[in-house]
Amino acid sequence: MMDYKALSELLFPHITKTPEEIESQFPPRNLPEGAKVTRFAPSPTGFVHFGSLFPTMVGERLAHQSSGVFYLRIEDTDAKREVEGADIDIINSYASYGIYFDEGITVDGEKGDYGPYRQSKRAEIYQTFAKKLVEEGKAYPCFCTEEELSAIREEQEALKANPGYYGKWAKYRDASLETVKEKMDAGLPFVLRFRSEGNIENKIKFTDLIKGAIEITENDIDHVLLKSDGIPTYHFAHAVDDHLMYTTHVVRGEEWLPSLPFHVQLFRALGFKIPKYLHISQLMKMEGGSKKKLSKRDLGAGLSFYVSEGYPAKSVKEYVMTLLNSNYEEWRAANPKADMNDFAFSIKKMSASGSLFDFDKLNDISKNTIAHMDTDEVYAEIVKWAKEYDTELYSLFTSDEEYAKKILSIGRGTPKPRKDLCIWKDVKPYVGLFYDELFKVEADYPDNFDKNDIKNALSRFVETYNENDDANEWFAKLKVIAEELGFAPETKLYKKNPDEYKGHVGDISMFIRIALTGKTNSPDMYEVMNILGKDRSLARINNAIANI
RNA sequence: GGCCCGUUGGUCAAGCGGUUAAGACACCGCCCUUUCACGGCGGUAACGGGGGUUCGAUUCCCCCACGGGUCACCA
Repeated sequence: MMDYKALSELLFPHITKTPEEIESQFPPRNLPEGAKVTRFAPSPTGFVHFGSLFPTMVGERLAHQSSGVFYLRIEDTDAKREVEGADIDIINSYASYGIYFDEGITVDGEKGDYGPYRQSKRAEIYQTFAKKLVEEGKAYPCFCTEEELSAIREEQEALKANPGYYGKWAKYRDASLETVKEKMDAGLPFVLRFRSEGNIENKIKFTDLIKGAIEITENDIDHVLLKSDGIPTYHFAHAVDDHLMYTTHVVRGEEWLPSLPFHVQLFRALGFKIPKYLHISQLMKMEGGSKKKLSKRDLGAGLSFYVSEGYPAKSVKEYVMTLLNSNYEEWRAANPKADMNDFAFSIKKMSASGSLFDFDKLNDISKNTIAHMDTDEVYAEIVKWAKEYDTELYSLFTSDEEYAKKILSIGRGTPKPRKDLCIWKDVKPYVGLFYDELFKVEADYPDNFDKNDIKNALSRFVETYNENDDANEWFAKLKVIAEELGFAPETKLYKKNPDEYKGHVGDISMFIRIALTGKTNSPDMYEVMNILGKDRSLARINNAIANI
């Protein structure tokens, strides 16, 4: 019989605390009944993935909707992959999306009573629990080198055996105390492995809050708990941290589902209560006719893409919500102005299957989102975006705020607001006609009209223009001009007898529109002229006359 | 390959034993209209296949196919 106590002392002589002492440092959270504790636990590898918005938003909603706690834990257990400053980047990225953490890592340290929240600072805690596992015979050191491990794998492949470090392949599973001592004296590095009692003939039953009842084969692999540097793998850190931090609901991607049997095993071995799990399906994209995981190199994979394109954070969150809860869209249609957080988020309405990223849908949602913002909000958002991504637009908008807001007010606040803007990159082409610096004639006059008619129409318009006219009077004058030049004053008249007219009042409008805006499409011209003012409007038209 | 998850129109999806199988996006057509952006009306388009259970399966069970995930001292 192995002396596990001796082994644990041999392995962890520096660990003097007991798990109980650690536990006593972190008393249960004092939260109302039903409050959920969730976390976002990224590894700081330097790239905030769009897909991470899904579990994050779910965790945030679950916690804050139940008066619970949503915290940020940094899983920096892999020094090799760590990117400097990635944690700050994560915090800032989410902050720009209006997602804040109640506790955990912050830009200048951390807050909360359940830290440290950086796994690299928790080595002693993990090792304390690891020592206990060793003491109980549930974990053991393994001195296998990389070469030995790949030799095992090759042999397994040749024998068509399941790959992995388990059962008879687990070389150090039953190594004697003497052997361990010998290796350690020789200064050989070791990892700490879990001694799995699982059998792949058995299934464990489990309920995932999204997937429902699932049955998975037991784990029989002796997974690594502590790496040779004494830092835990994800699995071990997950068990220890989520236990000590009282996480009630673990929200993570479904790629973790296969390791669930191991996690269940680990929690049981440690005597921890198993949290509730939500494994959310992965976001996919269509490529070559089949679904693919949205990978790092894909357009739109990084959160920063949406920021630089000028998608309002609101739009992106709105889109994610429609994918996350199937009744969200319906709710939004009924409550176009309501705050997203007023929606009753429900786990039951989450889909078990993965969805495909759809730019068309995002764009549509973004148009609606922007259309329902008020002028001040749109202005503020544009300025914020332009400051970083379009300095020309920024200076134009900030040098005359009132003027910019007038432009943005066109059609805003009405029951059927215009939907010209989808992303902030659309702003410049849309507002260009209002700024002489940006104005350019992009459209040609239709060539089925006599140039003199066009000139005359423009001249007559300038002659008869009165800035005090209301919208009706303004348009009535166009009709008069139309008739004078032999154009139909009503489109319908023209359609009835196209041979009797050179064109119709709409054509006259188009001449003016092109002269005034340089484009064949624009918001309502009467409003455009009011914003531009009489002098600039007429100057443009006179200029156009001269150039025809 | 083993294990696991998933499968309703092009996409997101409602449905939870009996429905003319919702709705949204996209697409097409018509209407409204001085252009555009809206808005209104309409249209094309779906339960992967095979077995069961049942009076009756999109819905429950099994098998298969397909799609995805996972099998590291990465998370």
